Amino acid sequence: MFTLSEENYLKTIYHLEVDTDQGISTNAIAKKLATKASSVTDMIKKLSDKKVIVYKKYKGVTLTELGNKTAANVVRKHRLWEVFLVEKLNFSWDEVHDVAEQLEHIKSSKLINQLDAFLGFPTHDPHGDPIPDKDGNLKTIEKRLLATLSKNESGICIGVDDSSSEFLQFLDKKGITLGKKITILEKEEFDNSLSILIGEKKLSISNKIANNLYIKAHNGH
Amino acid sequence: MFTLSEENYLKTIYHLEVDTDQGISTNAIAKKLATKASSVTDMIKKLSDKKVIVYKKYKGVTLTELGNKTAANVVRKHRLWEVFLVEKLNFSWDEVHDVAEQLEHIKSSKLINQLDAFLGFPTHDPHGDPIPDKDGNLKTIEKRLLATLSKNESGICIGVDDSSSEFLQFLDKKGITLGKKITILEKEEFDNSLSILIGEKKLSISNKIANNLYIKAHNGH
DNA sequence: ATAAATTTTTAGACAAGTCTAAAAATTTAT
DNA sequence: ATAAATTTTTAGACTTGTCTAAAAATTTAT
Ligand SMILES: [Mn+2]
Ligand SMILES: [Mn+2]
Ligand SMILES: [Mn+2]
Ligand SMILES: [Mn+2]
Repeated sequence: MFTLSEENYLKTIYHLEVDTDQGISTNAIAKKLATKASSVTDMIKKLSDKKVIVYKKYKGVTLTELGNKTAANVVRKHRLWEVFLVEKLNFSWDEVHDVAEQLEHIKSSKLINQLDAFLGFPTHDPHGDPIPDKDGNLKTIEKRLLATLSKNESGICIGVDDSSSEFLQFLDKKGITLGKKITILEKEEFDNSLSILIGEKKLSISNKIANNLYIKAHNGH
Repeated sequence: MFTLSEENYLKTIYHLEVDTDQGISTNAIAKKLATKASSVTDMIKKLSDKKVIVYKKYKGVTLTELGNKTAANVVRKHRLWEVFLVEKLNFSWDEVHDVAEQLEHIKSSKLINQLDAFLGFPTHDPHGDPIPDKDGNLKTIEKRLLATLSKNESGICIGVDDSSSEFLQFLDKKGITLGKKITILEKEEFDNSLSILIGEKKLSISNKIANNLYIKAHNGH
């Protein structure tokens, strides 16, 4: 079994591995966890001893198969709880993260499997992130950042990259929610801002926003 | 805020206070928590500093108003989660305790209040124990141990004293569940065993069982 | 009232997880 | 190739919560 702290380190390494095929550096982990590099060094030893990561000096860490499965299970729990909070307890998508951070560490396989069933085996969490299955596998969907779409292209809004409550509340205010169809009306050269059509509404959004919204390619006419 | 460990101490003191009007001794706490008296002494200092208990040397501890409210809130969470597990996730009443021990420490008032609403504001947990309200108050119901009923008296089975999974599974096997009507057919003098009618069925149960089952007085004809 | 038994506290140690400050190793720049 | 900058590790300390063993205080028995 793993401690809460070990689980958080594993989850962090898991998330960092998505963006790279390199080993994950001590500093990268420290930064993500808002802790000190010296603390990470200590934990790397513990996790190596437990065979969940492999560490090559100065080359960073990699999750072993066991480590990946363990981390994926924490992520699975996190995302299932987020679905529960939104679907059953009327939380909004910007309120769920902190509570899920706690709930993800509850240990009971019956609990999580029954919860999965109770929720109807959801495939994605409220932010559009995929939910790993019992074995830690997740089906990746073809998604693109809104910023990569060209003029007149359209697609369905399926996720966010940044899921901070500030960003999510901003999207709420603009009326941008998952499932909505977005069409690029205009791309401004000088600041890369976009003029888009979402539902019936025309909106102007900055490049920063466009780089945090995921779109499912959609053969729009 | 209180740590997980502090919450467990408070909850223990809360439960022990039900049975007595004396202060709760260091040893009593140690026994209930399966820890050592010296550890309890340390924690008593911390909890006193935090103004949740009052300690009179060699006279034991008492919860302050704040301590009582804090402890009751942990119990409230424990029991609401137990209801959730049984009602929504198909746990049986003997499987819920250990998971609830973990869930009771999740910190989010929105979570617990929404859960309460989602469950339809239940008043009792799956073992018949009352659920404290937001302010820590609970309505006590008039209940008696089955062992105290006389011949021909009857009542409704509303709770258990011992909620170990062994005892609960035993009750399941005998077909004794909360809400059922029980009538005393016979009381044996020599071993205090009972012959009872539960539903349509006649059963013989030992005094030990009768001392762990709560009955709601019922003006049986 | 004194002795015996019990309860509680103290003293010192340990494990987990974290921190700061300094040293060592590695990588990058000149 | 050497120096500079960066990354990582070590050393030592601290906190929380726990433990054992011994000392001290209190209660109970004679
Ligand atoms: Mn976490
Ligand atoms: Mn999420
Ligand atoms: Mn607990
Ligand atoms: Mn219960």
